[in-house]
Amino acid sequence: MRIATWNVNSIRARLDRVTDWLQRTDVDVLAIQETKVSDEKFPVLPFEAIGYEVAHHGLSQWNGVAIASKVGLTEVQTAFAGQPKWGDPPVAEARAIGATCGGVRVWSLYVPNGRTLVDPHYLYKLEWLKALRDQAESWLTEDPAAQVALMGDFNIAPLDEDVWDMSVFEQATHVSEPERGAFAALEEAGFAEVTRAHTPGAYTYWDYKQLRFPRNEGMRIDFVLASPALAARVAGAAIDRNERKGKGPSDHVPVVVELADPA
DNA sequence: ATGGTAGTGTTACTA
Repeated sequence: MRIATWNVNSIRARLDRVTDWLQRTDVDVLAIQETKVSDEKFPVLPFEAIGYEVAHHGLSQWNGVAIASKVGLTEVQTAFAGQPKWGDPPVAEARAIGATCGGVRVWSLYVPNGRTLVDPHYLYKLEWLKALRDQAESWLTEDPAAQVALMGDFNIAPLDEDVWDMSVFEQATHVSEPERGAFAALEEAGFAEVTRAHTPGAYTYWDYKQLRFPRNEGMRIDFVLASPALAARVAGAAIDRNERKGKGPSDHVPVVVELADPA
């Protein structure tokens, strides 16, 4: 089985690219972020036409997360328990959706950006990650053998090598100690990042501006964190850099994980 | 030349 995550930066703008990619790669489960659409406008039919069920959670033109699966899609959950709220009135933004697909509990996650180190969004981001950690830890406490994949755009570059030039990121988000600590806390809760070891030196995101992609000035901010039972099945991973090329790409590319059959 | 792109209840905000 193959699972993947992709921040598409608008599913309507990227529909043909995403469905073409699914057909070409035959990925079984795709966690999608930044669909930028409300539920009623999500293009369900094009996914069904190529054999995928879809669960989507979108409240407005912002955020939006989905899971497309051709190996089953049950127990759909929008937001995780304790997910921090934002705005006035406060709501749990459309940044998390979970579903069980082919025996794996898949979460499509779009972690808040943070904006700047002094923005209220930065504290919201840290609270959001802490709440995710606490919840994810409880899933493993309930069932240590659970197969859980936390996949998505974490908006964190955990290592210096995950950005092209650390001097550009002085006093910037994505690389700060508290953000990296929040990411490490997820790993300490029992979730192993399973893509890095198979994709050394790769980026998953390049800004649209300033010729970042042609210059390969990118960031690794999209990850797959696997529970112990799932991590034991990981047979490989890939980052599909080609999807940043051509006409109308997202600024992120797909991250794919190959899973061996369960023991 | 002090910006630079791309997406979205259009046009101000988000990344």
